[in-house]
Amino acid sequence: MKQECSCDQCELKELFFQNVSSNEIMSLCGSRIEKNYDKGDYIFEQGKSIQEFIYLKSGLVKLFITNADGKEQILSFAKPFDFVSLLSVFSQKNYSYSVMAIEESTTCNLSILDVKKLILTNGQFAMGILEKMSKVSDAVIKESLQIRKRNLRGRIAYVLLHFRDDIYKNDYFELPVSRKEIAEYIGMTTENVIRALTEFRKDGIIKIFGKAIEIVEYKKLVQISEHG
Amino acid sequence: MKQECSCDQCELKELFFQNVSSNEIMSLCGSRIEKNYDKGDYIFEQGKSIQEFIYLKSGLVKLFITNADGKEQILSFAKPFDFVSLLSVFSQKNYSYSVMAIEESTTCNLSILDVKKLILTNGQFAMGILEKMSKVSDAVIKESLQIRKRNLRGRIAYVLLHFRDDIYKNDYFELPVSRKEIAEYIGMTTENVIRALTEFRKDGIIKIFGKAIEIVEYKKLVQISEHG
DNA sequence: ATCAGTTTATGATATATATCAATTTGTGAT
DNA sequence: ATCACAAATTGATATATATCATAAACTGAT
Repeated sequence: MKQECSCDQCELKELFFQNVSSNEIMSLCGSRIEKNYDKGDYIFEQGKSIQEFIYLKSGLVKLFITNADGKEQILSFAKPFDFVSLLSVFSQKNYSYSVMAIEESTTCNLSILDVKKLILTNGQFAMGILEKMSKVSDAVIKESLQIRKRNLRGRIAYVLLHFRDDIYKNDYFELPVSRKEIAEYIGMTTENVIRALTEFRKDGIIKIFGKAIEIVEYKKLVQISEHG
Repeated sequence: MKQECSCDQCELKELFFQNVSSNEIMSLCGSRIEKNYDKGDYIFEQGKSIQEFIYLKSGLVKLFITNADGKEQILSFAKPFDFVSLLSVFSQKNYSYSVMAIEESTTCNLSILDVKKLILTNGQFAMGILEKMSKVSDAVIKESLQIRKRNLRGRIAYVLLHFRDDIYKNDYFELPVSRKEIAEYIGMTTENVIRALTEFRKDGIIKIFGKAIEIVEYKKLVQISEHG
């Protein structure tokens, strides 16, 4: 009797394994591990050896680099379907950045060797990974340029819209990050992040309840994001 | 008698085609086109359809995005072995950035369809492309973070060292870009780029002869790059 | 050789952002 | 409930960078 593999039901299967046969999935399934993380847990840490191919099933994470002086620079926030460990997984022995859960998260981890084996033997799978990787790195690079061209207010507006449009799809949401982390993401100081948020609040563009944000004047926020 | 294919002698063959058989090379060779570009020529333009897989055989190019307001943001400078058209080639129909020669350059262009066919049938080749792509996008992302964490002087020092260490490997070199382009690369104004260069000159760290730069105090430049 | 346009350069000033200091609010551990 | 510590907030001030104006030097086309 054939062993049942839970990957058959994985909602990511269509995307990730669209071109992998049942047999191949069965073989991957053996080494597959699912892991749960609380807010604040490291999923992996900069400098550690890359052993697994990891993708995010649920939750929200931040990718960041820790500089020599201990300061953190946030590269990007990633949600499910954004393959967390994709960047540099095929070119480096060790992680060049860290990934931390900023909401309760679940990952599915495969042995990197198994994934490489599959790439070598299954062209469709290789092409799927290439496409995904191309998309992910493209997005990270574009995001960085988008942020760079804006001033403080524009950057804050951009970040709020990013959470509203891409992540929570709702005018009301809980910020999954501290003001300090927003600062690390947009490359400005914590104080100025707070000041910009306060300005938006005073102008009636948003409401603030601690970590919770309500976007009141969506169009104004878009305008600030686009024209400062 | 077997037709001779010039790819056999291509200096990039080892890197790029290390895992491609003679027969496969022969097949690619048919559609392969070599193109020459003068300084200032577009190699491809943002928005245009992606039809070719392009890599740089010789010369130097800049990758940049043109914003809605006509301003340019330079993503990166690429030299041979950095595959120019790698980013987004597998995930998008149209180029999301432009590439222009900033020195006389030669590219080798393959049909994107042929490359995709090869990925599907040759696992080793697919893996090679994945590794290369991983490296390239990693480098672009890291570069962007490196620049972001520095102030004006640090950014200029970083750029000068980039040209000196990675591109020309010589204390004396001709800047392949205008002051304005440096500004577009580091995200500051042209005037401030000029001012920083003038400061370095006055401090005896570099000599300036128009476009030519001589690095006199290499160690000081490294220090400025690292600690502002 | 000349002209027009761009690049480089410099100074004065305005503006944006960082830094420093002090206070309040929120949070987790005991 | 309390304590210790991190996060959020606000104000005053310093600093860095942008903007505006002007001019010299360079470049390409005629």
